[in-house]
Amino acid sequence: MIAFEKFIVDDKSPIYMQIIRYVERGIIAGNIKNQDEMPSRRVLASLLGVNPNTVQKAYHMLEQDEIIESRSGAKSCVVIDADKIKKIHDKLLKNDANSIITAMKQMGISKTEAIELIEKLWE
Amino acid sequence: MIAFEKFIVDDKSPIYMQIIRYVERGIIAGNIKNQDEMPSRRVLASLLGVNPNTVQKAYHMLEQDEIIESRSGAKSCVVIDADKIKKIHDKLLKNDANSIITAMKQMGISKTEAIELIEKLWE
Amino acid sequence: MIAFEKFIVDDKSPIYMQIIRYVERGIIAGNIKNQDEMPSRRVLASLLGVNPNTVQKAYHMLEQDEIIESRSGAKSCVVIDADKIKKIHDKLLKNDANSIITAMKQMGISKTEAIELIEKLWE
Amino acid sequence: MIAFEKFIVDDKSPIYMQIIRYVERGIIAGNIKNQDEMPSRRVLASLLGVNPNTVQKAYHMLEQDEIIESRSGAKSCVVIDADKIKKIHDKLLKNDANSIITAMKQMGISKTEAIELIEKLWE
DNA sequence: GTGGTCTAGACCACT
DNA sequence: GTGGTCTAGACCACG
Repeated sequence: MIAFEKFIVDDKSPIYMQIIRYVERGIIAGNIKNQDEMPSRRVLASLLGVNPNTVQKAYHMLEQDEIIESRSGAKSCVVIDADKIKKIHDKLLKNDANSIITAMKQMGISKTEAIELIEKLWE
Repeated sequence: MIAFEKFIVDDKSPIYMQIIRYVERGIIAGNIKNQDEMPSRRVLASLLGVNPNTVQKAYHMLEQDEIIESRSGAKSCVVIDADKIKKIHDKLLKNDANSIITAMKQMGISKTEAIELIEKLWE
Repeated sequence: MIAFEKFIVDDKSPIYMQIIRYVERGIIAGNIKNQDEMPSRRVLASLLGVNPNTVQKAYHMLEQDEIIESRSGAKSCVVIDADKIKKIHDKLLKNDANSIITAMKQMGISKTEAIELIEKLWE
Repeated sequence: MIAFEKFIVDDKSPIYMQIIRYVERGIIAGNIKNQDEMPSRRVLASLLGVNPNTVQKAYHMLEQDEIIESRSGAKSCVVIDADKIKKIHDKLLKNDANSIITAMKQMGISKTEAIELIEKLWE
């Protein structure tokens, strides 16, 4: 079973999107692999402290993106290949890096300061 | 008059919150100073391509946070001191840096790789 | 053994309720009589092409309504008297007739047209 | 504005489907015409005593069936032509008549008895 | 005011 | 237990 922890740091976007991103990031990190079983709606919902329906929405969209497969009565299952992983990788990295860089620029922070800040807070 | 540009970097959160963050970031950057005049609701709305009501909501919340003050007519004015700036600074930087760091960690990227990535994408 | 056929005419309501109604209608028609043996859950489930749990739920509610009784083993038995039959009769007929009448009225069909329609479609 | 009354007689099917059928029946009856304005989500919801979201779901499906058109900020509007009306007419009549006839048959009621019943209850 | 979306809780059918 | 659906309430953006 996939380990879900260190979750929900971004309280701005809808929860179901955060779940989607979390799964996508886990795939990139290699923690979530092809044929892995996803935790059930209820399990993940109680783990994250949200409603099962919210998890269901995330799973449903992951299914539409052909990242997982759901069957009634059975666990949801990860279905990915190298090609999909690469696409997810590119999408996430582009989004994440760009948004932080734009934020930093808007705050008038230089590249050097940004890097220092990240080094300091990485811990 | 404050310059509003390079807006809408974050399409996830409510627009009125993005406007609030934009103002807060401008304050940290030093582009927005005490006693500066905010653009009118109509002007900013057309500049950002959103509904005046949405700008109104952002201004209203900025008022409640005592960052701007509505004066006679439609003009609003920035009212901040060093203490408020510091608070905003800490809040924003902490949020932004933490969210990027968490994202990177979730993707299994090391600190060194993260810094390299930011250097490369900073342009 | 009670004959179960021509089932699933109403795909809107929960299946277990359709089973209940089916039994109730059979009672009114006189096809299901006091002390008749109900088919076992497994048998009826496979006959209707539904899950045994669904049949189980219908039987359970029929028990609570005191229309059937579970005896030793898996067999259930119909337990009704004239009074219960009358109650069921009134409930069902009122519901069914009213719903068709209301539907017809909403469609602006006159009583005469409605009767003609039923005669034509009765086959 | 379309008049909504004598509603919800069929408590078996989902509410949003009942609303859809109600609108479709009104179209057949000629009470709802092309270019008519639908009541707003909130108005109809409070009229029917249901949640605005339930009405929204019905409207959304009516939109997908190209029976109404919705635009954000504006009222929803009926968009039908003779061809659509005929299709709806055939669908509804077939469903309604068949379901009542099947129910009657299951209850062992003859055609004559069924017609008598309808005549008696029509009032 | 309008419609659109997100979150939530309860229920259903199925393994 | 599993996933799927319906109903509900609050919030958002728009006119």
